Amino acid sequence: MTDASAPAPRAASAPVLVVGDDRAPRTGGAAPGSGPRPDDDLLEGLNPQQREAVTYRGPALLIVAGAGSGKTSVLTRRVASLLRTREAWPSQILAITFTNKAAGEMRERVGQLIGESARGMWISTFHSACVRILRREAAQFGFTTSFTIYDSGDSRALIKRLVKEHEADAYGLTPAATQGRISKLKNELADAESYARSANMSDPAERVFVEVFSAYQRELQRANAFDFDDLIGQTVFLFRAFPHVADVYRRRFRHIMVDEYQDTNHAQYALIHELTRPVSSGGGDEYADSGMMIFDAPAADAPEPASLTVVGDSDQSIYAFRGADIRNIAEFEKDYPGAKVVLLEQNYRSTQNILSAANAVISHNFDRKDKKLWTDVGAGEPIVGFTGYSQHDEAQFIADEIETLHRAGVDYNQIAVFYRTNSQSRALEEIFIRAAVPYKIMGGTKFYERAEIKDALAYLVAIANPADEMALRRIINRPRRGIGDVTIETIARYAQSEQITFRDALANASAIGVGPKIQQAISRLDAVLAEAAEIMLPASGELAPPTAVAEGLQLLLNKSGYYDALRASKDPQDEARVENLDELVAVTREFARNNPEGTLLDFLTEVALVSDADDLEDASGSVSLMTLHTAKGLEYDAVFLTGVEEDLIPHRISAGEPGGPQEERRLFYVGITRARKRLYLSLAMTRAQFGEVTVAMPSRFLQEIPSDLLEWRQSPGDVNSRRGTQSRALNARRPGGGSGFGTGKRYGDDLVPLAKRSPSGSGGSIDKFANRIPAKVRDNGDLELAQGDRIRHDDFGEGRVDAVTGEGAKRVAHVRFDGAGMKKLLIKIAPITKL
DNA sequence: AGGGCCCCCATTTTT
DNA sequence: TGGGGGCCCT
Repeated sequence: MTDASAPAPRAASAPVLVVGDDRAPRTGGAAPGSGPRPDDDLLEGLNPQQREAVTYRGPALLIVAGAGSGKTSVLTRRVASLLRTREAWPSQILAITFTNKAAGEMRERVGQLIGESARGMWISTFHSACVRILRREAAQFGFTTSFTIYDSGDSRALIKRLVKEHEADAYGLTPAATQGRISKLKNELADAESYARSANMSDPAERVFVEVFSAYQRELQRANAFDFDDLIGQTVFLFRAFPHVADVYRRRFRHIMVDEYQDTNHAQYALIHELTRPVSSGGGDEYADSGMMIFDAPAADAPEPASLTVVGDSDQSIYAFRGADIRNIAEFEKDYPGAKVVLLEQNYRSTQNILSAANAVISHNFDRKDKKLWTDVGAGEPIVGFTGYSQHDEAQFIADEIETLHRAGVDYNQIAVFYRTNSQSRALEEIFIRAAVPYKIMGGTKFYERAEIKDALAYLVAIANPADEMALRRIINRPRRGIGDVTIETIARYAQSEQITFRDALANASAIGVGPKIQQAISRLDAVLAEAAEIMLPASGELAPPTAVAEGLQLLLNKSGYYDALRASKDPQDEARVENLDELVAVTREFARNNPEGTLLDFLTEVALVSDADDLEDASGSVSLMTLHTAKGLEYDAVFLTGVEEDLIPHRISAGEPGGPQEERRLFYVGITRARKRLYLSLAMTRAQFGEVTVAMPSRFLQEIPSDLLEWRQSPGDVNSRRGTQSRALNARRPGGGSGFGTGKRYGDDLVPLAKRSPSGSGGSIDKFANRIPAKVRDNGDLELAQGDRIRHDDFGEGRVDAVTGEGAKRVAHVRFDGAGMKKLLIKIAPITKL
């Protein structure tokens, strides 16, 4: 591959956009009649639409990429093609994704296609790209290059303090609500001032909110910090306020690509818009001559605006609740007149049955461009439906089915279970543990949100950005040094009166006006911070060695007494905290290996911007459990979509929100389209929530699936009829796969989907599966079982042990039950007795 | 300053 | 049902 690639253009050579006029679209296929293109091999195996998406050249291109239509492949080949044909230098390409994981994948795949010549591209998230820009330009507007980034926890802590100071809670402003409103406004590029102009300022609650908002912004600036929303918003502000700065980037980025465009919010949209505007200043601008010209991009005079490629699927827009604006993609052609649109509808992931179900469901959303996924791999298995009596019954069915699949040769890590809300995972876990189904919950781990990790990072921030008072306040009494709120305020007042920073105040402990014991504690902290700073940011001006961050962190944790305090504690959790901190130290080492030039600031940036959700596919050998939102972008051979009930999906809260039910339908659609070969839709008739059992109704989405695609192992009708209720109404008719639904009609008996009753139902009597799972996991101690033993199980009745595998607490009995078939049971906790 | 108790509340989440 | 936050008591 690499050999075939064109040599990277030499930096000295003239910066030419090689293949003809880049405004003249060269459409379609494989360059008819003009001999082999240098990117021919990149088009191999692509369908005509995909080829077009790779080869089209013009100012604006929208690739409407249905689920599983090979979007990533197209995008990476498009980038590779631009480089291979020498239409662009790597440095002229900016590719934006939403997650670091997606960015990493893309970088890797482009690298595979064209090798080293891919270096120098910006492939990053919106936030990382903005950080890079802001670091270079921060000095333009009152920040320094060593600014830090507040995550949502940091910003909530700050807002909480401000809400308290302004007594805003008296007006019903909770920290969470305030944070939400501020974030929303920032996503709309509003600031406190502009909001105040449009708000009803005679309302005291509004006035207080505006006060808190502007105080928050002041504090951020004072701390030399940006929150997540600011990273985008302030970059837009920068571009608008300083056109000559924006021009630098407009000249540099000739080709901009944005993935998951349907998820962009207004600020992100505006950012892209700024970057694709014509260069405003004429030739040789003073900015470039002032020694600030950091790019190797050639300074051609007034080049064309950058060409923009966006990829997305409005049917997969599921993040409106956090500001994503579907109009950005829906109105792309209006925003960029003359834009080319390419539709990718051929699906390379799922069977036709699954796609037909997905198409049918999503077609109930009005106001959408029609798009139908299709495949040539054939119908495949029917979709399987199951209705449990309870969530545990539902979970048991899933566990059984997973075992059946596994025995049939499906890897556990090719199986996923989705749910709408996190709380639904509990019942699944309980059953999976008992059934010895190996599983992993995805997206739940929040390593960087643990208190001890945040503390450790606050120590680092305190050194990297001494202006960040929040970080100092966080660590000043951790471990306990006897410095309480009163002392902190005393220090703050002293700092203010002396016109110095909080950090510098710590160096004058004796002058602050606190007792000798506290003075000593402050001085000791000051000394530790100074010592660590000398390691990580040597005052002598020399470069810190790559290991400096790791060393500095260890020094901080040791000499601050943080480690000691945890080790001395008798709280058993503190042991785990030490381990977590060790893990963090390991992360810094890893960082040093990967980034020999990496500074403390680089490390902190990476940590702030890179979540641990990025190692999503670490589930080797386990079934993956996750929310539907987390599932986006992933695919599995077998998918279980659980809790398909009214009030869950669509979620009850969505009913009141404009566009809510439609977004829920898209969420359901996303879930369906994750499945390659097998799809299971399951629900329960009763569900225990908030401590009480409620009766659940089948989701309206179920009946949007044509009945011939769905084979019920146990339909809602079966379950109800055994209870002797509703059976008539249920069996009376089957609503057609139908049209004209989607009004906010309430469900009722007439919406309960019907079922083809399959005789092979796994259920026996109601009592067998009634909600019998005890809250506590039992413990059989070291119950010994051997092949041939007869046992009795609370749910499954009697059976014979076929085999015992595993060791210790993880011993698993493979039992053939007389009534319930083969099961795997974790001997330690299964509700079994030896007979 | 810290521990314990009580009350309230309860989608989805990346950066 | 369960977790987190706030308040009160020691």
